[in-house]
Amino acid sequence: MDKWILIDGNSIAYRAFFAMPPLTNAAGLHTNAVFGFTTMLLKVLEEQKPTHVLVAFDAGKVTFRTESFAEYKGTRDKTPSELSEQFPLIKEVVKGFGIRQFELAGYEADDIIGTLTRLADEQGVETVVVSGDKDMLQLASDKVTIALTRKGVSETELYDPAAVHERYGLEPLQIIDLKGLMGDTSDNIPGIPGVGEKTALKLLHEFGTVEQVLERSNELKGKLKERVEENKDSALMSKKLATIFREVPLAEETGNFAYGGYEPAELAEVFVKLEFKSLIERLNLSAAGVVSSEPQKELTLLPVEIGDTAAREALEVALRQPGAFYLEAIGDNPHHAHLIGAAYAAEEGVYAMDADWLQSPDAEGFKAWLGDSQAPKIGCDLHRAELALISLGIHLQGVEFDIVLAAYILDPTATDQTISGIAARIGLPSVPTDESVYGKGAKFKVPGKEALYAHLASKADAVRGAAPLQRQQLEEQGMNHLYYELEQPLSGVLADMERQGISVDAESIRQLGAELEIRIKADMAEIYRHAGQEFNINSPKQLGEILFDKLGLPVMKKTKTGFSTDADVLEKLEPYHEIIPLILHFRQLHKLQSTYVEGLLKEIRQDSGKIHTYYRQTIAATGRLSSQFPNLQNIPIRLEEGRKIRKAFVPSEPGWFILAADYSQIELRVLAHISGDEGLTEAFTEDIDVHTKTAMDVFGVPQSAVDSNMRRSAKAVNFGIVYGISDFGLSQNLNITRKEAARFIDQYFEAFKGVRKYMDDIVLQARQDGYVTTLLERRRYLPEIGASNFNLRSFAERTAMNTPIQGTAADIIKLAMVKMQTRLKAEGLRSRMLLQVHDELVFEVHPDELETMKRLVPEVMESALELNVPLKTDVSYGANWYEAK
DNA sequence: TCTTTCACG
DNA sequence: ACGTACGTGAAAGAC
Repeated sequence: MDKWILIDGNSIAYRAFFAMPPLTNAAGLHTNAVFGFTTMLLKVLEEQKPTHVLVAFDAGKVTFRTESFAEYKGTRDKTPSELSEQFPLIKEVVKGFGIRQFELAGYEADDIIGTLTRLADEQGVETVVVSGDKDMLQLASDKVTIALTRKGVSETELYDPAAVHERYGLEPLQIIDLKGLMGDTSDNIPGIPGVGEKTALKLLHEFGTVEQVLERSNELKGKLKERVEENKDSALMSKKLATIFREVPLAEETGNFAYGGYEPAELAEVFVKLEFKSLIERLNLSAAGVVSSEPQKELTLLPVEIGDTAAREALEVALRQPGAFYLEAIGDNPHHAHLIGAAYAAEEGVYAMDADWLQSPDAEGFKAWLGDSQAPKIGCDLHRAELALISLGIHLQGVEFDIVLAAYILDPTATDQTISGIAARIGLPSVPTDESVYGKGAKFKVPGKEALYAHLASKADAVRGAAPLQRQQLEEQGMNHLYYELEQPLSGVLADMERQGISVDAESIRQLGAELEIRIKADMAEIYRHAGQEFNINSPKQLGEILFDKLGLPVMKKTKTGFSTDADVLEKLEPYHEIIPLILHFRQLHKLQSTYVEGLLKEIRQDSGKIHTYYRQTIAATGRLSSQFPNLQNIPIRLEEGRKIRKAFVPSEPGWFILAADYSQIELRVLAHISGDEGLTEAFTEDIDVHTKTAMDVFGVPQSAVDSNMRRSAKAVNFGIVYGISDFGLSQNLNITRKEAARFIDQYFEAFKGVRKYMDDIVLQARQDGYVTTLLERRRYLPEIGASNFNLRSFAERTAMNTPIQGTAADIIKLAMVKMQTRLKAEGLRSRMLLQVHDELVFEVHPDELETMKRLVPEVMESALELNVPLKTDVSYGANWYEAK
């Protein structure tokens, strides 16, 4: 069975160019579009396994379309030179893959593809068209599927005729009519002015084609009728321009684009020139023998075996010299990770040890070194290593530099924070990925000693190579303080908290579970009664069928796969059917049961009755922490039912207290500081309730006139401001129209002019620098800030507004944590810091220290960083986390 | 493995 | 005209 892939080369190149962050090779050649194009190609080849592949390109400016309409594509900006210089490279890549490419003077890529799909239809060949251009949907048929790229280029969405119908309610050929009516600004196709997608779809659903719309325009009313009648010619011409020409005189025989796979050596040559190291790695092209253009220094591997005294002594000497170590701990949860080996990269070579050695008496010297606070250490993910070493009775100390933490500070959004990813970014010799050495999922397997040594050595060597380069980058980017004074020390503080863990009373959770069990069963019975049948309420698919097919409730929102049944939708459906509140209630209880009762019980350690979470310091793009195994940053609080879970979080020693302190309005205080807005600053210096103050200024009323509804709206506006406001988002949140939301926002910015200026300035700054920063110089890159795609750009703009706020708040509490731990130790207190929940710290407190801690905790938190407005905390304590409210 | 839903700040 | 609030992690079902 043949399978054809037809790729719209120009469209994909454009998409790739705008979707990918800038990228150049050493010669200064831009390569981002080439890279995006290549990853798309690889993915399609892998997924579709085609027998024939062809990439079509536009040829020249003049086509039969410009002959009939000179302005066609007339408004399009000139292709940026950064992109046009990449076309020859893309063609080289295509050639390197051994894929046929084709262009024909006077025709565009779409026409070539359209003609080939006609052949595919005639001959009954399965075909996939890859493009970023919605116009292509007109080609969809039984045999022909259109793969449209979405966000980026390597992800695509497949459209067969049913999917086109699903999305637009149109047959594929009517896509042409759609364009005829609405036009296309990017191609300068006029359409009918004032008619956009909404109106065009409405017209087509009623009349079917452009011709019918024009013929029966007397059935239309008002402005729309006028516009249609005035622009009949324009509509017809637009339809003609949007019609893909499917009779291009192709001399092509289909055999000419048969695809037989690529020659590794040829592809490797192109990739080397482009410096696509990750792709060379991924395709294992180094084996093709072409890649060793720069002679790679062989690693000197120095295995340390049990009983080999000379090797052990050499290692112990090396440990006192500069070097870098790597510790391999297998498993996601570092508290239960399994040590399988270690390596130390020194001047003379890389020492490598396996698990047996680590557990033998030979390792005593190495272990002592790990615990020696006077022995400086350079390593990789030492926070994780520190936890993994607990089982060996080792308390890791003397951490000086961690390449994963540094990589996160240098670029928190980099997707690959593994050693091989870091090595690739920084330009070191490539390091095999863990997946390539260990396999993944069920196939995971630790290889034999030799392969393991080689892998660990390669990693330790990369750590040794990366550290000085990263230190230099941190220095250059003014991030020394952030790294050495904040993140690095915090890593140890987090490990302390995690090692300590928090005591959880299993019995009280079980009891809550038993109560929930009864109520869940009762809800289920009621729901089945209303539905008239039993079904899986947890299945969005089955629930959707019951609600919307069987009970005929109105569909509010759809997801990619069917009906949406989220809480937002259900709340709107409440008036329609008695089953709805039951489902909401069931969902709430079931969530508590599965995630919190059962989930937490699984995490309580039998021996100690404690839960030890794992804070991840290198995940969140804004600088926040995240928490896993289990997540203790999302324990219920908003609803009383769930809040009860907190009663199970108790002190680990009798008579002690749980004390919690949270920052009050830290994000809005940060905003007041960085924007310098007068009104907002005043709210905090005068200690007025900030939402009330916002309501007063937005609605222009005195404090006495602010009712709870006004305050609620003002609160939502404040949230919106912090998130990077959009009228749509606010309207969703408050369940009001977009217009009303827009008015609120206008009034807000009128009242808080300093905030408006900050929002405008930060977006400009992001556009100029390509990144935004927090008060402590934490940086987040926003490559999409200049995207031409509205969605991508808007998202980047909101992120530019939000990240300095959320990130600075994260900086502040992290500072407080480091200082807090120092103070607890310096003052010889027995109380311990246990948890962090973004703006809250939780402690267990010795009764004798209660008064001290009630004073010390807020003092440290409020003075963590001096702003132009005061920082404020609320402190409370009790016998458990619930009581500390 | 991906998608949907929902818990938190 | 575009189709959205910012940042996370876990459970369950669908594929």
